[in-house]
Amino acid sequence: MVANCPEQCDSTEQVDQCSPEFDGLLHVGPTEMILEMPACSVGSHCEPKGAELYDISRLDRINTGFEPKSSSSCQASASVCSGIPDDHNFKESSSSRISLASNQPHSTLVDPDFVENYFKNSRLHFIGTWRNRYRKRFHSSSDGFRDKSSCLNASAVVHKTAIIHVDMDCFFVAVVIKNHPELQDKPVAVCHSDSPRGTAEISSANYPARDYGIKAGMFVKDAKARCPHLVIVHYDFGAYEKVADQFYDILHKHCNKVQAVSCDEAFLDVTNSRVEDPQLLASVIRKEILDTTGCTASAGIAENMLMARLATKTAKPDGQCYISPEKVNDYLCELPVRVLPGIGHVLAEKLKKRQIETCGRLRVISKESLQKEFGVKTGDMLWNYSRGIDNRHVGVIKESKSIGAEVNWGVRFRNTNDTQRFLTNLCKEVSLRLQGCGVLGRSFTLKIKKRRSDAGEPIKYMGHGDCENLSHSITIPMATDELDVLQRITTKLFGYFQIDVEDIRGMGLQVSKLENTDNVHQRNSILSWLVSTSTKDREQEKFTNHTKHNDIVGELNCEGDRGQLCSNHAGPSVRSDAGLSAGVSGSRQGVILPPLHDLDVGVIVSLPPDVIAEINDMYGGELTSFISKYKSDMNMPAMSVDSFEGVTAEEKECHPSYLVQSNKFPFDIKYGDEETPIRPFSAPVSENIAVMPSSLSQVDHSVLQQLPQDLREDILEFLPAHRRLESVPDALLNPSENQTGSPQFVSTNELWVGNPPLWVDKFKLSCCGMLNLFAEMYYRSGHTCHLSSILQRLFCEQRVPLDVGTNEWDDAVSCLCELVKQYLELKIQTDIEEVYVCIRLLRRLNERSKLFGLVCDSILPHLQASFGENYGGTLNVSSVKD
DNA sequence: ATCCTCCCCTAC
DNA sequence: TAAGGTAGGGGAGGAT
Ligand SMILES: Nc1ccn([C@H]2C[C@H](O)[C@@H](COP(=O)(O)OP(=O)(O)OP(=O)(O)O)O2)c(=O)n1
Ligand SMILES: [Mg+2]
Ligand SMILES: [Mg+2]
Repeated sequence: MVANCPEQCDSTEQVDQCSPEFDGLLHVGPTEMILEMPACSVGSHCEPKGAELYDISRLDRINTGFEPKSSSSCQASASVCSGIPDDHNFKESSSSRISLASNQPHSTLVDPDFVENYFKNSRLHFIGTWRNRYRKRFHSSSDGFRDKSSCLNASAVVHKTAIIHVDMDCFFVAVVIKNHPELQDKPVAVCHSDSPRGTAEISSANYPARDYGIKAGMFVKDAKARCPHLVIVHYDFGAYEKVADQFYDILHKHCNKVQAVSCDEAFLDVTNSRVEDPQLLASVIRKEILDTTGCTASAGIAENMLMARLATKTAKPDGQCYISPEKVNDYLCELPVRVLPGIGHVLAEKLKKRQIETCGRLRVISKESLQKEFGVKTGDMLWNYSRGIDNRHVGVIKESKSIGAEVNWGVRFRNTNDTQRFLTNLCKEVSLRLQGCGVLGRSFTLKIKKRRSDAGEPIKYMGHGDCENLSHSITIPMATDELDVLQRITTKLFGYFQIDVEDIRGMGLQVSKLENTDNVHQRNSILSWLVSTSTKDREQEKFTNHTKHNDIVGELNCEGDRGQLCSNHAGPSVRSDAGLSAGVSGSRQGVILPPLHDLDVGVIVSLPPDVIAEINDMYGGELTSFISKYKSDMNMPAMSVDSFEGVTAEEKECHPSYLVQSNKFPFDIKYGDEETPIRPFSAPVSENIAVMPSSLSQVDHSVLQQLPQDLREDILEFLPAHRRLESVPDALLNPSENQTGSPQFVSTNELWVGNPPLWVDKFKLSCCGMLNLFAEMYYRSGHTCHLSSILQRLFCEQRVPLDVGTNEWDDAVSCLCELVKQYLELKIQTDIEEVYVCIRLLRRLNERSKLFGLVCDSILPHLQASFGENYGGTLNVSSVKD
């Protein structure tokens, strides 16, 4: 039927066997299938050509861990290499890096670079991260299918869908032994250990080994028990990567609809292929894979992805199989349900309990019944799959929704130093992966495997054994990929766990709510919030009119609004309804420094030398002399914001300071009543939220006096640098004195009166203080900014977690801390001193919030009193079996 | 209904 | 001795 492939494969002969006869179900075995292969082609021309071939780490920082040297490391233990002649070039990359000195040489207790070394040697890490490397390597070519090239003969006939599924045979073994013909017929497996008592896992076993019942995932001791002469070979991740690349190069060459499944497996939609016969195409592809890689692949051909995948199983090893539509029913009838993709041991077990072990039996159950029992989608899947129905389409890999790293092996800790070091390394890994993928994340989940109280040392060496799975998560307002932010977050999250570190058997950090790095500055920077009045008004409308806020995100910020942000005449910091037109000038690139004479020398000189130096640089070195001049004059510049000098009446009337002064400041906001208090951050978004005291100077002194000594000292430390607060220290230092020389605006805001528990005050101080500082900062920055609109953004976009179960204090601080970070990124030098003060205060407060886990004991009762036993809602406990 | 969050399950 | 990761699908249950 098929004589020749059109192109380079004229040696292909497998033809006849491939015709869809024989009841439409064809299994072409190796002997029939394989063409005469020059003996040398298996062994000779696919040698690793050099180290650079292994350097997959350059593709992407994701692959930390598969660098050339380690990737093919054949470790020192001679016995492990038993199957391989010593003089063979295979061991050129051998290196012995393992110290056998210690008690537990492969635990977090001993190795400071444990995470890195672990990932270098983890097969699951390799296959788990492969997809991202593929994404990167074939990004341009797989970015949507190009139909034109695939439809060369589409004008003629509308073909029936034809799917090919290709999968390499015993991939990890095949790649390693491809140059060792003497091993081809022996039972061979890839494993870290060759010990007959070892608990290392078999990664892949070749087909001779499978005859002994050896399977991937099995302990090597069990494999050896079944087959004592089983040959164990080492991993060679660099070689796997290289063969996978060759594999996909070939697939892409023959088909433009390729869906990668894994490093050794893909679906092809060959409906519109130039090659009319999918079976011929499959054989051509398989031959080319063998010629190029020296490894065999099997293929399944069918009308849909499900049947193609099942056909591959039948085809293996080194064969191909076509399942015609007529044969689908017969094929499935006796097929164990467990074989269907998507049915794992849990689902299979549930079905078995209902006497359902084959697809034929499954078909008897009604769809409704299946959906009721297993859920709508799963029920649908079971019903369809048992009939060979699969409506999925071959498609490109979608952009990733989450990125994470975890280690559940070799994890043993003695103290929090150990855990901190480990978490830092985990953060490093995750940060690099985020950067490698060009994304930032907003949601972070820390997972911990905790040894069950009744579980002893695991059977598996350095394994996790029987564990509870615990997790906490948090969402921050500003997406990040930065190591230090990640560390703060993980430290905080870790604090939520109440756990004896010695019980920890594994930890992982997962990041979701990913945003593209390229788009983030446009979308999320503070700059983007300082949009022109007209845009802002439009958005305000949206916020009030829409109940679904998320829709708005994408529409924010026309490019035209950017770069027209800054105003030298500030509008009010706090007023949600002000329709002030902002004079606008300046842009992110061209930040205009305030004139030297606008700087408050009193503030400047109170800054640390390095910051002064920095500002001095900004002014081309003129600042120093300016300061000297002022010092000699002994006349401080009088330009105070609060004096409202040189400010238009309109602006003045909007300024919070003025509003307070003239008793127009709406202090009467209430956060619920006494019986049902509403926390500030969970209060409904309204103007009131923005109506806070306009600066820390409004804080009621009696409240300040209540604060713990160390917190007061912190505040004191910052006060001198802030003009508005210059008069406060006296009151703080002399709490008994009445408030002469008190700040300009002493609040009667009820938020600050009364005598609530101390932690509440700290919380309020941090929230209100930060908001106030922000209001002030914006005012001084010369930007028009409606604080309420910022807050609305934060709340409406749900960038601040409002759920009970997260610590509001932490949330407020981390939220605002991120804001300040963004603010700093803008490098608005106008207000560097305020920013500096904010940063330091935030940092201190944030450090406190990190302590949450430690002070948990004192706070928890309050939280529980407020929120009931549900507090800790983010603490999720579930179980995992060994 | 449709969303979101916190899990478990699955595949390689 | 030994490297039990990774990411998407989807169910349960609550909020809207
Ligand atoms: N539990 C597992 C499953 C797979 N793998 C690795 C080794 C395999 O070689 C590779 C590909 O997985 P396959 O399921 O395709 O298995 P093989 O290619 O080894 O065998 P087969 O011929 O059945 O495809 O992934 C692994 O390390 N551990
Ligand atoms: Mg395979
Ligand atoms: Mg596979």
